[in-house]
Amino acid sequence: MNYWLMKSEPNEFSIDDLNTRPKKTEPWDGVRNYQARNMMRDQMKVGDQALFYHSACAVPGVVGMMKINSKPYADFTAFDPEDAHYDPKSDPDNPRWFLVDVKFGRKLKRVIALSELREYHEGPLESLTLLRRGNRLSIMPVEKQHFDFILGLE
DNA sequence: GCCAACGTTGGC
DNA sequence: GCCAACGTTGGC
Repeated sequence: MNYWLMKSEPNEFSIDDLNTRPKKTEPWDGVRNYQARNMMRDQMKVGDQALFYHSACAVPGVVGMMKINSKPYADFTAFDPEDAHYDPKSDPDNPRWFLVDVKFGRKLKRVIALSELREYHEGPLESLTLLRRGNRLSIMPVEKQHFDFILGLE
């Protein structure tokens, strides 16, 4: 079992959007960063747990929990010229970008804000990738003890 | 809207 | 392979 944190801008796709999908699942499409792609393609397993993080919004932070719900497969949005994430360099016969489906778990009772997580940067969350200076990854691994600690703040 | 930090691109 | 220019991310 692996643990992850996955960022999304809530005005693009939010925890409530995931919760209101008919089967509460959604392809996590549009990732165009090789490190993030590699994690989805090579490391994610069905059943892995992930924190849903809202970025680029009024109160950035962890807002919910979800599970990895599929094996990795080609990110189809890269093949669609009409799509905002179209990438002509991704060939359906040799896809450049991959994704996994995620499934809604639950919404946290409150937002665990980035500012709150920072309070523990010198302590229990010292090595959390999210808090590393200049970090821009949209998908990152979370150690189990950090995962549990963050949920413990709820 | 600003801007720091980082990733990607492409000329050489 | 270097590196300047450019684009993107994302907090504030």
